[in-house]
Amino acid sequence: MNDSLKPRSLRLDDLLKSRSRRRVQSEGATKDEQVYERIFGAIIAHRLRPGDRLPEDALAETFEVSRTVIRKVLQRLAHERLVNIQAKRGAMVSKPTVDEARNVFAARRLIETGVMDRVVARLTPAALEELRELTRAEDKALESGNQRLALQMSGQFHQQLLDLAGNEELSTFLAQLLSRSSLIIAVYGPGWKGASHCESHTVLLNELEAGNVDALRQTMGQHLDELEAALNMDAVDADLPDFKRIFNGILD
Amino acid sequence: MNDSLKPRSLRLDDLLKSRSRRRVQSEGATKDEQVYERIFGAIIAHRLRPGDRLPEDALAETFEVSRTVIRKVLQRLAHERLVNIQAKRGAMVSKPTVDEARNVFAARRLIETGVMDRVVARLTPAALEELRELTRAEDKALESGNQRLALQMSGQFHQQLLDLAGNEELSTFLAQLLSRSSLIIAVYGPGWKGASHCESHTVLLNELEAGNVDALRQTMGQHLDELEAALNMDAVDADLPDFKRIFNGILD
DNA sequence: GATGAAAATCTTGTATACGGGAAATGTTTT
DNA sequence: AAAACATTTCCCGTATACAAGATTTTCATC
Repeated sequence: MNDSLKPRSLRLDDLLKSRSRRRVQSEGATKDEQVYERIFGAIIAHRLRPGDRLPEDALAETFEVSRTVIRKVLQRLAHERLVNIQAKRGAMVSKPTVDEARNVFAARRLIETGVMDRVVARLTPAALEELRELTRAEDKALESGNQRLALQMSGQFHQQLLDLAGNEELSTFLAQLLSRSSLIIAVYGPGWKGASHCESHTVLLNELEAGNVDALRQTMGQHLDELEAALNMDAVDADLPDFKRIFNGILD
Repeated sequence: MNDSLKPRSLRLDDLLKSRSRRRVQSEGATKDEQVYERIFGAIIAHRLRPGDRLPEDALAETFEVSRTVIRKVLQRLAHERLVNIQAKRGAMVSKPTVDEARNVFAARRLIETGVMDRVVARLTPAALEELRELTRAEDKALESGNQRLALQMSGQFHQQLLDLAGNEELSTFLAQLLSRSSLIIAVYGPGWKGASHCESHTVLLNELEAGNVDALRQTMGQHLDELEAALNMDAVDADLPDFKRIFNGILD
């Protein structure tokens, strides 16, 4: 395939679509695909927040399909860990625990630093330009105060960077980790500023162009560390107040 | 033999169960779980071979459940990439391509070598003994000519080794890669001898006990290279003859 | 005998009905 | 008034019916 030669359309629609287009199976324009896209998009964009319940009936009515379709979509989202299904109790948007969050970032560090040699080896000028375009878009989104969009562009950046490694399996896995990262940020990054990323991304691109694998690994690892550190995972995690800590004071 | 003396029950049932027990969601004893276990097991054990069709009606009749249940199971297997679903055309056991196979092994190398530091750091004597027990079981299976069982024990070995890293997300991903490895061997390893593994596994365990991370990474990478090299992926891959290569000769 | 079109058959996609478990509400009892 | 129990309601799990697409078979034609 010679995608590397043709300058791909870089409009916003395409950028966002291409991410959600990562499919598991049939590409047919079936109903469940459309419903999946809508719900997936709502979760990623934090319009559905972790803990929100997802009753089959209500969703079926909303999208004017039967529960059959909704169930299929929810099961898929559950497999991708964006939704949590409890038997006989229904589905809700997943609420990552602190451990889960740390594991996700650890996995990202391992993978995103580990494939840098392949990325450098397979990099094309066109791909580099595409990545630069993405950082520009992210930068613009940040300047205009559109945090949500900036976050999506950031995810897209990491995704396309890893796609360069040419390993479909790893790309799919990272896609899952990225969407879960979005959930994690929804929970642990309330007043989150994506300020430092864009610079990091630019640094990454410069090192990528220079072809310095070791520096890339170093920078990427640091970048992910910063991302994780910017979250406040000490915050209360559970639905209920943390009674243990509250009543471990003088009065008890 | 007297199993009662062993620290943990290490009977075959437990060893095999624990692998397939890796679940995505609810642990309830629902129907689809049972059906899933049966079909999953049949695929892993190569009783269902890549390319075999999986019609919903026939399966529903076999397991005495409705198509609803079968569909749910097939969708889950499809998400795990063990089954391929084509719209309006039904499901079949996945038939990994050569590229897919190489990607799976590349991903395994990255992960299984990458977490060795964590594994060494978190290793316990009990876990080490469990791993030794697994290699013994694998060895015994090989000696008695039970290739199929040996393969499962080998997978179990890799799984438990990685589980020591304590990263649930990576463990789940590896579980998927391991079951897909089984499919790959079904396609590209017809006269496959698992001879060299057990020794490799023993070497790994010795290095693990010594706590030498670098040596472990080296050995594990080599081990996976050997596994991949033992496959004959030059063999004809597609159902149809490779017309491109055939007609790229002088005559065309 | 081979080719192509039309019909029949098979299989999946979707909707809907019914049964059952869990939570919520209301009632009774202490 | 509070707690325990009964009932109601809501929602999910499963089965089944019908519609639609894909494949195979059949048949006419060259």
